Amino acid sequence: MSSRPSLAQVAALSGVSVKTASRALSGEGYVAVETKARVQSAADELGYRLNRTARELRRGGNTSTLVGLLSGDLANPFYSRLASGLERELRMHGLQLITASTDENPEWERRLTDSLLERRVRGLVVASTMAEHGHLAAERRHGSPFVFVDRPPVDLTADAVLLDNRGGAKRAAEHLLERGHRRIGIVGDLSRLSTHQDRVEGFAEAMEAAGVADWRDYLLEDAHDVDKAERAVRALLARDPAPTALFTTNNRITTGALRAIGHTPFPAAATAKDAADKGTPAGKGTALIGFDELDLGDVLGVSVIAHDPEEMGRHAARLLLARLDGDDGPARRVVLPTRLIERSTTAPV
Amino acid sequence: MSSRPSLAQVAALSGVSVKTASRALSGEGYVAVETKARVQSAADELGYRLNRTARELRRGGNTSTLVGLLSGDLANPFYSRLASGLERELRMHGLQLITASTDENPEWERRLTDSLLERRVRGLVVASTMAEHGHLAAERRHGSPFVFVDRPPVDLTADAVLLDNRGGAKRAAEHLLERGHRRIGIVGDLSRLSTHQDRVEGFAEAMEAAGVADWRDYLLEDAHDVDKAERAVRALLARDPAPTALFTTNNRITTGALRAIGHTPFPAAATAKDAADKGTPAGKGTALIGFDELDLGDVLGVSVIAHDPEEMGRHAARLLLARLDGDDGPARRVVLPTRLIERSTTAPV
DNA sequence: ATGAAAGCGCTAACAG
DNA sequence: CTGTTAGCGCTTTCAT
Repeated sequence: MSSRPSLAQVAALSGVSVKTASRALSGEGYVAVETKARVQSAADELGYRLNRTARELRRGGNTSTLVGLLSGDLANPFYSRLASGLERELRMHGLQLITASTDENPEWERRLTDSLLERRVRGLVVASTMAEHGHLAAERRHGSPFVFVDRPPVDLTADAVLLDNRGGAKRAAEHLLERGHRRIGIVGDLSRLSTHQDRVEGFAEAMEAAGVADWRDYLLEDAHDVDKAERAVRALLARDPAPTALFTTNNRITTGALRAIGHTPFPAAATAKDAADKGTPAGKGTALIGFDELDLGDVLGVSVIAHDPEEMGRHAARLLLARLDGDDGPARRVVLPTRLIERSTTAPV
Repeated sequence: MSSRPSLAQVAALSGVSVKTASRALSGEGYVAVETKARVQSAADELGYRLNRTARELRRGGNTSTLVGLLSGDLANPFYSRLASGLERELRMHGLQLITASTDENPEWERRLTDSLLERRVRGLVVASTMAEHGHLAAERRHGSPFVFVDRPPVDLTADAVLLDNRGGAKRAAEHLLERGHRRIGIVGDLSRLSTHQDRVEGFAEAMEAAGVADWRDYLLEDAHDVDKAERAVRALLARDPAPTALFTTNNRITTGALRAIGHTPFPAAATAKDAADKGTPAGKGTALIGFDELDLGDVLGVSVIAHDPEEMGRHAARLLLARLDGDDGPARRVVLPTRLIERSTTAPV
């Protein structure tokens, strides 16, 4: 548990100055091959390893290779896929990702943001759970680019990569309406989140255009985890009259809904060919469409409004990289499309 | 885009020495309340933010609050749930997680490990894809604790949190054998991974104990992604005679298998009560059991050998924290249990 | 209660 | 090609 060797020790062992050792190891050049070899072997012998934080300190503010990501919880596939896409793209440019989960707690988010900024991250990607972001205005002036993902900044202009929540939700509602449904239950996440509000709005737009004025009677909100969602769906289905269809506004809620309405055993299917033949429609069960694709959505036959979280991460990385590259144009806002995938849970009756 | 204010600037603005400013802001004490307030307001005015890396440099080696995680790919729920459990536990102790994905590429892993060590992470949690780890021996002497997760260290003694792969796979095979199956296909991940090998071994043990000598005829390996797995399963089912059951050795392979054999539409189920009544057995389709729980495994009715990735992360955190706390006892090895969850894909005929 | 000086490990700037 | 000096932003002495 001896402490780590410094460059000075390597220099001493190889009988050169610290600067020469530095040059030899960082490949700066202008070092005799023979000297370089001597320094290298001394470094190996001591188990020397560059102290990157010291280097960054000396080189000045903007040399860190760290990018921070603030998101809800990595266990949610939406966030982990976002993180995956982001990390992959950053890595191609020599940057590393440091993640922090807020659990949708604004207080935690604030604290974690501070912590990442103290670490002098090169930039910050944030799926924010806070109501406003004015406090970050000062940071931007000090040169830390922010990219907002999934949810837009409030009281702050900054780059953002968002989803077409409103359009996607509207499409979901229209799809159910086309199938003849009128009593459509809608179960949503935390009501304070803009994504939730946008999805409800899009839904409302379609419902009202179709002349369904009392859609709010079947709206349930703040179902933030799978269990709450399952209970909410059960409650909704126990109403009289019960809804004939459901729109669940994110992956966890859809999962909860499937537990409530769809806990059916795996149907027998001897081979792939057999399976293909079994394309029976959903019949008269409760129809369902969810926002967000699910891992086994295709196997289960769940209709969804799909989009690509990895792509969102890649886009965020690209916006950030452009800023780091000196782009000081106006804030950009990228809105990623969603697409309806019709599967058996909304098959025509 | 002005550069960040330093403590010296805060000190200058408030008319005190750098050290006093430091004391005031870091809450060290021994500062007049009035002075402290003055420094604080100067800091606010300038938008001062502590440079944590400078602090850590001055305070000496072991003060970083960063812990590194090396894993395959965050998009895989196994890794993201591991990361989630790990991060949550670390956060409770003031530590932050920095993640790096290796994509199961040993060369990348080596490079990323170096990078994390250069950043002077406090410790490293690694789901390694490398064949041996002797090169890390030197690091441990310099005081960087390693915790191996999912896969054990080779040529190195270090703490590890592993799964009972052998026992779980054996249980899976026994379960299928109990259901009367003899021709059981087994589809595995990269053959060089120890987890894969252990699972095949456990499977083999049960098969041979049951007198099925030619089980290897139905073994397919290196199905590392969902598409490859799907093709492998199709190939297996096209054999003559075809296997009557499948054991898929991880979550991605199980997903591929479900796509190959189970692409059946969602069955109609009006209410939860209805659904409960529909408990028909799997019938004469190909039976299936997978290693790793799936997100919608219960809804789909897929039998699995389940375990808890989050718990693995928490355990890893605890081992690491103990080391950071000075524990220098012998290397610990925690083996987490698996459990069989019987669902409809292996229901009795 | 406050300050001056030194130094963490490294590299930029300027010699030679 | 190599070395010296200075300093990144902070905190640890050690004074006062």
